[in-house]
Amino acid sequence: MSEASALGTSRVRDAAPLFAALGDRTRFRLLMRLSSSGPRSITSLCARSQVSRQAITKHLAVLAEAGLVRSGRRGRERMWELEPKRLAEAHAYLDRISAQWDDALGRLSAYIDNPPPRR
Amino acid sequence: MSEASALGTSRVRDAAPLFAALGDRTRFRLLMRLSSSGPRSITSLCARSQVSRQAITKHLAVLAEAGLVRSGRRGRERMWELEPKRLAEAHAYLDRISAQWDDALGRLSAYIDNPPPRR
DNA sequence: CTCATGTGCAACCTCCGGGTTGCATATTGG
DNA sequence: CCAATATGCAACCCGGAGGTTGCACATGAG
Repeated sequence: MSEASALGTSRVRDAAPLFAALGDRTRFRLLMRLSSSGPRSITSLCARSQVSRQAITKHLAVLAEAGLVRSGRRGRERMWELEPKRLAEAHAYLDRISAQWDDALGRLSAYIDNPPPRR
Repeated sequence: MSEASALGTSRVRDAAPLFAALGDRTRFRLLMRLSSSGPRSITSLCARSQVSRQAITKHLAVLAEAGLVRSGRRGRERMWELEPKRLAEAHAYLDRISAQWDDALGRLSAYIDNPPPRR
């Protein structure tokens, strides 16, 4: 059974915060940098960033809260890395919506462009 | 060529607003209701909702702005329906990140749990 | 040991997102 | 035609998100 089908309706509560974490420009760029360059420290991530280090720190905290990244200490540095599982869950949420919609369309078939007569 | 690979790096700008639209509890529930029941009118969507009709209207506007839904007039009603293409794009963004991460890990292999000696 | 580097913490500011209320406007059933 | 239904629009409120600055604290290089 895929992870997608393992997402119960009750877990929909978790979806919004997850996507909200993805829904910020700065955070999304952080994820992109992290995913393309592998684990990095905060200062390393700040390198060419427009915002301050504290801002980056806060965003990383948000991403961590959403389960999208995790961190570990290495000496005086803190290394951050992606958490692919959570991404997969986001994936599953989208799949669920798509599937439901396809199902609904199967029952109703094009509506706006081809309105059925009102009863 | 899949839609995923058609997403250029420049389009990353569009990703954040898209996920931001998904990242609100009320909006996400709206999408769920829409996707599972097919096209509906605003008042229909307000039925068992906790928030006011205007709130719903605003949320639908946000979703429309993000390209996730579209609407059409039918008499005095306005019917709203899902826009699966945009969902697929969100999908693609997530895929891109996952793929990049896998690639990066392929180069570096587990870091935090198995730190390489510092140079 | 000592200093430079890498983070953590906290206070503070501003702006906008999510909600509400009130009123105006269009359509349609009869 | 007329009232009830379905939306649209605008003003207003409030709390929290995103950002900054300033300072404290830990740790590794030399």
